[in-house]
Order: sequence, then structure tokens, then C-alpha cells
Amino acid sequence: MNEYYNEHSRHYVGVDCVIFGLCEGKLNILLIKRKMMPGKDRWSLMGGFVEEDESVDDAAQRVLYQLTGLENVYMDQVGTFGEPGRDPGARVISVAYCALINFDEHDRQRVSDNNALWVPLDEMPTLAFDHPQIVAKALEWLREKVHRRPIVFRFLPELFTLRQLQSVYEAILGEDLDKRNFRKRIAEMDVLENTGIKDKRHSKRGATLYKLRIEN
Amino acid sequence: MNEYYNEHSRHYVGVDCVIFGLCEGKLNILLIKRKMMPGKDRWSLMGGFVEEDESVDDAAQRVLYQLTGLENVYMDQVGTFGEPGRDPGARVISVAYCALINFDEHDRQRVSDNNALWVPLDEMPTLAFDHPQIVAKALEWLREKVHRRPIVFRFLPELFTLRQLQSVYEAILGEDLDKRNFRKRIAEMDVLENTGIKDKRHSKRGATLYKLRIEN
DNA sequence: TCAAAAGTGTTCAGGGTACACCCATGG
DNA sequence: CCATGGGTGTACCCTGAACACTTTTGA
Repeated sequence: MNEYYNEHSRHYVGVDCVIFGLCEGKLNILLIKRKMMPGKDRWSLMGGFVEEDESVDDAAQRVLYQLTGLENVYMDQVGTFGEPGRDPGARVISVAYCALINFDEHDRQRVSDNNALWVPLDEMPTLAFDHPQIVAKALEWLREKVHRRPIVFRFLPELFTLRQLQSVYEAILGEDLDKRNFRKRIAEMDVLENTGIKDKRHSKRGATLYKLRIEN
Repeated sequence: MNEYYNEHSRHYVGVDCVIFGLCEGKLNILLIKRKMMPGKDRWSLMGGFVEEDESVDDAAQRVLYQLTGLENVYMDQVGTFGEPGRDPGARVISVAYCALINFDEHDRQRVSDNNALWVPLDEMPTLAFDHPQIVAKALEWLREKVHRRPIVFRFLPELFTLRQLQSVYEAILGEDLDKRNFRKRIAEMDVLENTGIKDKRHSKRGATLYKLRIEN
């Protein structure tokens, strides 16, 4: 390390995770009620700091693991937030990440240990700091991405019915979709494999269970 | 500041600017030849550090100003790069920004003072560090954004002809466009104002000069 | 008068949307 | 035998792509 670097300031760098999951047919977000200052008792995103020899992406994965017990989850950056006053406790530059997880696979014990709660998007409380902007940006990112990439499967179990899949899209986009058009579009995507198994939990006839073809 | 923060590491945070401009009908990028280690004598993006009470966005604007003399330029984040080894000199987490500038308005003196050069995209040398990935991401960002927002006007002077505008799109997208379809699409965008002035520098008949309507 | 760039509409194909009925089965 | 959710095809519209000729005027 040479003088060139020493002239400059160093900063705390954080990651904040916008964690989405599907619960009872609604898009939910995982929030924590802060136990510490700053922002004590206010709702916020789960965050953490980037440590010495850790990449920023790894820090996000670590924070997600800590809260949900999930590893190797698909996460994407939604933006970096670097206003000097954004965290009233200290200058923290934060990189925001978005994660899509399968609600049924996460570790509920960890969630409650972290004082966290799943909240439907339409009942979201006002968040601390600049977290409202972060969530807004994450949602925008999600709605745009959904049109281009088969990412919604992250919300579902390995096997799922077309009705379930449609519900996920409807929850994300916030609008009802036409069943026939939806199925046609999915078929054109050509990413599903019919398992031949029927799920009779929700109908007498039984709905075909599909899974995502491996390459996706 | 409390103990909660003190347990964590602090990092140098940088900004790297991918600066695009249009020169002789080609999309160019502004690169510097590094005068210092690490990466001495190699080509790279113009960068800088985020200082104590400066927002990350402001740091990017400052770096852009230093190199081009331009202020209040439209810049957008293209991503944050945080692998521990990305800068061999020290751990630097870098936020990459993309700027679209009007080539004719920039300060050439500053560019040469900074040992910088405009390079057409198709003649770009191999860049130092992870800058090749940064540029790739910026280009992807630009090509996608162009479809959705009227941003290409940033490359042009206040008054411009439709032919000029079409050339900008062609340079960005890397393909020729149909003149009539192009004009129809632009008309539908409904963001241009006909000034009634003719530019006779390139044709005897003269091409109508347009300008962007203020609200955009 | 001609070379050189500006300007202008129509046709066609493909994708997206609207829409209604039969199927299988458990109770 | 019927209520419940699963599954399927067609007609229309609109957007995006292909395509060629007339206008103006300085040299």
C-alpha cells in the first residue's frame, strides 16, 4: 500500500438485503425490528458490514444466511446508497441487494432470533433511514426482471403447479393474468418439465406438477 | 458513533467513470493512461475516492468534472465492484458510474492534462484491473436504457438534425436503422420541438434543426 | 441540370390480448 | 350427480419491420 491511498478516507461499507418471499399468495418482505441504536424499535431491512477480506457479494450472502439459514441464493445488486447522512449513527455506504427465496425452506427460528418478521408488501410499515427508497428500487428491479428472466421459480418449491406459478406472477405484478395466455407464454419459454405427478391437495381432478429444467 | 460500528472494518471507496461521447459518428470512451502504480502505463477508467463528507454520487460528479470540466451531467450507477483483490494496491470497493457527454462541450485541456484519450469503442485496448467488466456492464446498461428513456440527446448539442440523432442511435446499438421507421418512432416519443431553423452545412436543401422539449 | 441529402406512407407478419367451454374426480 | 378447480384454441388488434420515390437547392 502506498501514499496514493493514504491520503483518502476510509468508510464503513454495509450491505442491506431486500428479501422477498411468497406467503399465502402474497408477496412478502422480511423486515427486522431494530434492537439497537440508531433506529431502535423501528422497522428496517436486514443489514451488515463488509469485513476485511470479504467481497461485497459475499457479505450479502452472509447476512442472508444469518437471517434465513439459506445459502447460495440468487441475489442481485439493486444499487448503492452513499449520502453522508443516510445512517445517523456513522457514515455508512451501503450496497443494496435483492433476494428471492422460497418461504417454506427458510429457517423460522433464525428469523425470530433476529427479531424479524415477514410482512406483506401492502402492509409494509414506514422503514427507518433511506430504506424506503431501497425497497422501492428493489421492487422496480424485480418487476422489470420478471419480464426478461425466469427468476420467479426461486419463490417456489422444486415441484409446483401452473396455478401456483401464475399466482406468483400475479403477486409480483399486482394484477390478475389470463389463464390461457399465461400458460401459452410459459410454454413458449420452454423451461418447464412435466413430472407427470398430480397434486390433488387443491382439486379433485389434480393439477400437474412441473419443475424447472436444470439449465435454468 | 458507538461500539456497534467500531467492531467493523473500514474501506476505501472509489468511483470509476465510464464516460461515453460521440466523435466522428462513433461511440467513444474516455480512458486514461495511468501515470502511477498500480497499473502504471496501462489504460483504465478515470476514478477517484469518496471523501469524508461527500456522497458517492457527488464523488462521481467531481471526478467527471476534473477530467472534462463538465458539471451537472447525467450520470447513473451501473454497479458496485467489491472483490477484495480487484485493486492490487489496496482494498478498494468501487462504484461504477456511466456518463453521456457532448463531445464538443468538454474541456480538451483537462483531458490531456490527465493523460486521457478518447478511444472508439471498437478500438478499445485491454483495460487494467476489473475495468473490462465495468465497461461491459456500462455498455449493456446504455443499450438497454436507450430503448426506454430519451437519454441519447445528452450526446448532442442543443440543436440537432434528425440525421444526427439517428447516427447516435446507430452508433450505440451498432446497427443501421431504417430512416422512415426511425423518424416515426421519434415522432411518437413526442419529445422534440421543431425550431424551424435549417442546417445547411451538410446538404443543399438543409435539414431541420430540432431541440429537446424542456420537460425531458 | 444534376448530385446529394432531406423528407414522407403503406403493406405485412408476428406477438399480445380478449374471451368460453369441456374435463376429471371426490364427496 | 354436481361442485370445484384443471385444462385447452381462436379471432382480433396493434406494434414493429420492410421497402422507394419526390423535394430542394448549391454548385
